[in-house]
Amino acid sequence: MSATIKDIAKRTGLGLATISSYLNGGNVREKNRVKIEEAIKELNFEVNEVARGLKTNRTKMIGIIIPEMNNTFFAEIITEAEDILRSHGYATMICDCRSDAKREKEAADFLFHRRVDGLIIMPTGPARISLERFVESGRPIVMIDRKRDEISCDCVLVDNDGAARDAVERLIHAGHRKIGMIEGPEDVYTTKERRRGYKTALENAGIIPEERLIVKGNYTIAGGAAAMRKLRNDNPDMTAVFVSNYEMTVGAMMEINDLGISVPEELSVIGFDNIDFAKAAVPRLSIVTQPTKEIAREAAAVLLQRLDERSGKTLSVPSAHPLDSSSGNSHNVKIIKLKTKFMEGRSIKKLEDPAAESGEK
Amino acid sequence: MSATIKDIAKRTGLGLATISSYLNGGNVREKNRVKIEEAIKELNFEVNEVARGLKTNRTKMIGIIIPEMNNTFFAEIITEAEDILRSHGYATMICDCRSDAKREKEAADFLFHRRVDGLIIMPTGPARISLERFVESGRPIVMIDRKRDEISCDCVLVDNDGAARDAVERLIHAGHRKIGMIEGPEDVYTTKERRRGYKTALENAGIIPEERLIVKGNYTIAGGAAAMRKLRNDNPDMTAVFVSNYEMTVGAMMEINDLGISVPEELSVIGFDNIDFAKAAVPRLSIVTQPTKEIAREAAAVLLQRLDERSGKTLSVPSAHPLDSSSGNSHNVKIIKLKTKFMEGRSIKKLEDPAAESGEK
DNA sequence: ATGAAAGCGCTAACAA
DNA sequence: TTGTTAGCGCTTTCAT
Repeated sequence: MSATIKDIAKRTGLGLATISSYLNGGNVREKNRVKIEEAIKELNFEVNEVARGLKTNRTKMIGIIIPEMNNTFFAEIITEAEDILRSHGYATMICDCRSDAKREKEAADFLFHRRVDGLIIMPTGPARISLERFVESGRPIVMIDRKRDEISCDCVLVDNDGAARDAVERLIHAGHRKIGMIEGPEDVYTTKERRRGYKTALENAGIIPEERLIVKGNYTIAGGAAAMRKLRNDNPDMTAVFVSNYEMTVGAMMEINDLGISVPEELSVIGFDNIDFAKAAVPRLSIVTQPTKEIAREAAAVLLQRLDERSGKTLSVPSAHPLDSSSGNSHNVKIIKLKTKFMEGRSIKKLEDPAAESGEK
Repeated sequence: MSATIKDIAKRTGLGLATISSYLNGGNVREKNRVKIEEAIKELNFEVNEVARGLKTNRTKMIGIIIPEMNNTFFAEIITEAEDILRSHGYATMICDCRSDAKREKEAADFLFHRRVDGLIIMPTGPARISLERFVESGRPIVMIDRKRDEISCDCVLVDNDGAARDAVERLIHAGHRKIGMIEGPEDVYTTKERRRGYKTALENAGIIPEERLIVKGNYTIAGGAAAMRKLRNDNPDMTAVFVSNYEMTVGAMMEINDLGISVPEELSVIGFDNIDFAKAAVPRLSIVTQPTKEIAREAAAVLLQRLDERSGKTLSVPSAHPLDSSSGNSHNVKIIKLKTKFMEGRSIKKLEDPAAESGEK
C-alpha cells in the first residue's frame, strides 16, 4: 500500500542508502534533499516502523504497567506520560493488571514478547520475577509511585513519609490526639512510607501510636469503607482520621455518609489525591495531593534519557550476571522524590481546648 | 538475543518452512512436533512479532482513541477492552486526545503510521478527516459511545435517548415539572440523544420544554459547576435537575455544595455514570449507569470479527472509491445499542401535591 | 509433510 | 556524499 524507500529511490534516481541516511538525519546534497522531500510528499511516504524495528531491534514502543487504569491517580500519570512519549515518537502499550501479581507478570511477559524498548511500571507484585528479562536484555525500567528493592532501576516517587507526617501534624495542631489511619496493603511501598509518616508525627507530638487506630483498607473503595466502619466501632474516642489514598477516601466517605457521622463536627477527615472529589464532597475535604503530571514528566524524561544512552549500543549484551549489580545496573540509578501538596478543605475541626493539655495526665 | 526459527530449525534438523508452518497451526509429524516443542522450550523461543508483522503486514496491534483517559466511563471501557484484546494476542495502543479534534487527528495519524490493524474510537472531532486512511486501507474501525455519520463503520452505543427519558420520567412521576438539564457539547452524539430523551419525557407528560432550563456544561467538571449555577440563578422555580454525564455531575454537586443547596429538599438531582461517586455523595445520588464492560466486550468482539474476516484477504485493497459506500463498507455495518440502568439513591424528593395539578392553570 | 528460496521495508557496512 | 549488498526473522509459493 504505502510507498517505500524503494519508490522514493526510483522516483529520485538516488540509491536506497541515500534515502535511508537522509531519513535518519544524514547529509544529502541540497538538490537531492529537495528531490527526496518532493517524492516523499507526492508518494505520501511514511517510514515503516515495523521494518525499521526488525532491522534495528528497536520498536519505539514503551510498555506501561499499572495496577488500575480506573484510578484517577494512575490515569493522570499515564495520560501525561503517553503524551510525552508519543511526542518523542514512542508508542505506549498500557497494561492494567488490576492489582494482581499474576496479571502483572503476564503483562510484563506480553510486553517483553512485544519487544518494547522500555518499561514504566507501578509494581504490584514481586518485581524480580516479572522484570528480570528486561534487565537482562538491557531494557530500561522506570518504577513510579512504588519502589521495590529486588530490582535496581530508576524510580520516581513522592515523599510519602513527609506527606503523611504533614497531614497528621495538621490534625495534631488542631488539637486531635486520637487520630485514626486507614492504610493500604502492607506489602506496598507507599503503605509503609505513609504509615511511617503517621507514626512519626504522633511520636514527635508525644503521642503513642496505637495499633487499634490503624486499619488496613487495601487501597480500594470497599476496603476504605470497611476500615472506616471498623475504626469507628473500635474507637469511639477517635476524633480524626487520615485516609491514605483516594479510593479509600471515597469508601470512607461513603461509610461516614451511611453511618450518619457529621464531618467535621463528629469526625475530622483528611483524604488523598483527588481534588475534584474533595471539592465535591460535603464538606469540602482537606486532602494530600500528589504531583501526577510531574511524576509522569520525570518518569518519561529519565526513561527517554536511558533509551538515548543505550541507543548507540547493540541490544542485549549477553550479560553473564543476570541480576548482579556487577553489570552496572546499579551504579547510577536515579531516585527522584517529589513533594506532595496539601489542599485545605473544611473537614478538620479545631478542638478548642484539647483534652491533651489538661486532662491527659 | 532470543532464539529465532532458524535456531529451532537447526536444533531439530527441520526446515524453516516446517517450523513456521507448525507455528501457524500447520500439520507436522507427531515425532517432529515433539522435537519442535522441545527446542522451543529449551531455546526459550518466542515468535518475533515484528518480523512477522513485516511479512504479513499485520501488526497485531489495535489503536484506541478516547477523549479523556482520566474519566471513569472511558477508563472502565478501555481497561476491559485492552484485557480482551490482549487475551487474543492483540496489543493496544491507547491515545488520549483530551477532547481535542486536532489531537485526535494526530493520534489517528500516529496510529495509522504505526500500522495498527484496527481502531476503536470514541470520536471527538470530524471522523472523516482522521479516519479516511483507515477506511481506505480496509482497516476496521469500531466507534463506541458516539456515532458520526461521515464514516460508516460498526458502532457500539447505549440507548441514550431512552436513558434520559427514563431519568426525567422518574422526576416527573415524583411530581416535578420544572426540571433542568445540564447537557454536553452540542456537536456530540450523546448530547443530542440525551437532550432528545429529556424533551420527549417532558412532552409525553404534557410539559413544554423550556430552553432556559437546558444549560450546556460541556461534559466537564467546571462546565457542570457553571451550568448548575446558571440554572439555579435563572430558574428559581426549578425543583429538579438532570445532569447528563459524570464529570458534570461532580461539578454540579460541587456547586450545589458551594451554594448550600440541600438535596433533595430544595433540589432533586439525577446524575450519571459513576456508582462509587453516587454512593459517596450526601445524600446518595440517583444516577443513570452505563454498561461499560458490555460496551467494551461488544466493541472488542465486533472488531475481532472484522479482523478475522479480513485476515484472509490481502491488505489494503487499492479501493478506487475511498469513502464511497460502493466498496462495500456500508453494506452490513453493525450498530449495537445497549441498555442503561438506573441506580436509586436518595436525591429525588417526592413532591406531595405537585403545584402542577392545582396551581398551574 | 517438508525444504529451498524469495522477499516484506528497512539499515548498516563497505566501496566507490 | 552516494550506491551496492547483505541481512533482520519471518511467511509463502513452489517443488519435492
